[in-house]
Amino acid sequence: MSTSRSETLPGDGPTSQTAAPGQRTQSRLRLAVLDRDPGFMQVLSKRLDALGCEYRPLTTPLGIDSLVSMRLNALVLDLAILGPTGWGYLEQVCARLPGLAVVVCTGPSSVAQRVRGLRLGADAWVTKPCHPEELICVIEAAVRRHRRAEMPALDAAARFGEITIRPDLYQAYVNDVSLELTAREFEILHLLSGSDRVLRREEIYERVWGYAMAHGDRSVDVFVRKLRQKLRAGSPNWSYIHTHFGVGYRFAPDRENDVDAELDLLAGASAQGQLDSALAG
Amino acid sequence: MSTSRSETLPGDGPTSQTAAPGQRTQSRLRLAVLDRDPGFMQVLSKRLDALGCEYRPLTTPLGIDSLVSMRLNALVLDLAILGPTGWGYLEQVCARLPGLAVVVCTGPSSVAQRVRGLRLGADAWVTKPCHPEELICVIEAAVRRHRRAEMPALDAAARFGEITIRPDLYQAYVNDVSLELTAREFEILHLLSGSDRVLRREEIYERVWGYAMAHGDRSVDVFVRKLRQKLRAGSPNWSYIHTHFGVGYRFAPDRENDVDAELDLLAGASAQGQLDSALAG
DNA sequence: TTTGCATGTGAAGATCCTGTGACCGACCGG
DNA sequence: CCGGTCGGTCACAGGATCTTCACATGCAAA
Repeated sequence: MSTSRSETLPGDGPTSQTAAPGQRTQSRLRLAVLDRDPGFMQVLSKRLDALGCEYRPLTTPLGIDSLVSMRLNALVLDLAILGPTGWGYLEQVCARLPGLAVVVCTGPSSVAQRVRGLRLGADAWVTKPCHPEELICVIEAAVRRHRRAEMPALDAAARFGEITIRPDLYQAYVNDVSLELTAREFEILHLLSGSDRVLRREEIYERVWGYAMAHGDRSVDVFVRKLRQKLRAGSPNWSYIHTHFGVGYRFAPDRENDVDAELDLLAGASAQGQLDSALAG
Repeated sequence: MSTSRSETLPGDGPTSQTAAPGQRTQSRLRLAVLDRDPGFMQVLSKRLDALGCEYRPLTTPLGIDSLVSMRLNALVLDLAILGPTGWGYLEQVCARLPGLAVVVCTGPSSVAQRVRGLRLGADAWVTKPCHPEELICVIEAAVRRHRRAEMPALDAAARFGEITIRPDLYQAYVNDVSLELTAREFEILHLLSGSDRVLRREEIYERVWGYAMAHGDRSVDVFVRKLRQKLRAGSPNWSYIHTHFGVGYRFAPDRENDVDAELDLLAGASAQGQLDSALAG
């Protein structure tokens, strides 16, 4: 434990302690339910629909390969309908699909049975009758765990105008050339580019720094300036970050009919004097 | 833990023992139990001892930082002894230690309470009184989900630049010559090489060590240094691990346009003077 | 137009991050 | 008991980055 650091910054964190931009978008749950209780299925499906889950009711156990091809996040099954072969099935499913959350939801059972099921690889055991909401929470908890164990595949790359934002590399590019943004610069650009509305300075500061902005802090302004500088260097005749006076900043890639381009065009000509006067006026 | 595995999966034993991709280094479970029921604690501790777990009984909630420094795999807590503040505590713990398996083990509760607990990030909810064996299985299931991570294609050797990574042998080679990586070094290299994005130190630490990284821990840096040293020794003119300032590390085999190579190429030519001047300028 | 703020800009110091070598304890085989 | 290896910590140095400040510029209301 580094004494100096913990002493100086009790609540503060390094750059990205809270700013982790990953796992924000939780894709929809894909699950299959293997059960034969019509009432149970009906109540459950109603809740799942309300949550926007993609679920598939099953009444007979599918082969492992079929399960694989379904790309499920979770499987809920009632061991009772499988009989004695249920244990083997459970074991195979858990062994072959380690990324799948398996929840056993079945009637009254003994401790030994529950222990056996969990040891075979089930992630949770819920005893029927149960409240559908609770079952769903258990499923979500299991899926959450599995997701966390996976490589959080960060957001896909996005293009805006001439620049490409790569969250996986913490960097922005123009024609595969890095803009050499620092971590904080990238975070601000990423944040701005992810929202098309005006963001107030306080919002930006809080989301990037992780705590409230002190009154009069100009850090956001300074970083926006650095960002604009690098963006302009890599992608002239475009403006990406727009100031809204008295409010904040907004990201929007705009092609500019800018003077610079014409300057470049006319640079070789003998129009320097005209240009100078144009700039002065 | 090892007991259960050998019992349940006769054919799976060798796989999970030898091929474990990282984080199997620590076979023993490290957990803390926050409870005040002497009988419960006694029975549980007996079972945990028998399993060879390192467990720490607690009667008062520890600060988050203390929990981090304990390097736990799992936390069992009775929400009842925390009173109304328990929810906030649970939420904070789950938020700050995403890699920690959290099991709530408490007395009778309502569906709403259980739903709330699970939604706040708990991995499982066990109602007391409960059989210690079942509780332990639930804990193991939660921890297993976190540990049993990725890499289905364990045994697939992979080449990156000049090096070959052999997960089956827990070693990396250059032209069939071992780099003599230690276990930890290999785990980090394997993890990095399996992802082409930037990995933050916290991610690396959590995946390799299996628990949350304490604030200011430099272990990852030190191992990366050792890795680079050995990689450089075996494969000069290549760089594999790139630093992303303020973020973390990224694996990408890059041939370096280093001066030595060009010197070798141009050695016979009469271009030495040009090179020298180029280097000077 | 003038005035009062809000924002852009540049630079300098403070601060933080990372590379590095040295060191220490645990573990293991002899 | 001893030497070796390995994992992990610490302190230092150099460099990269961040913050702050002073000043210039621009906007909007009076």
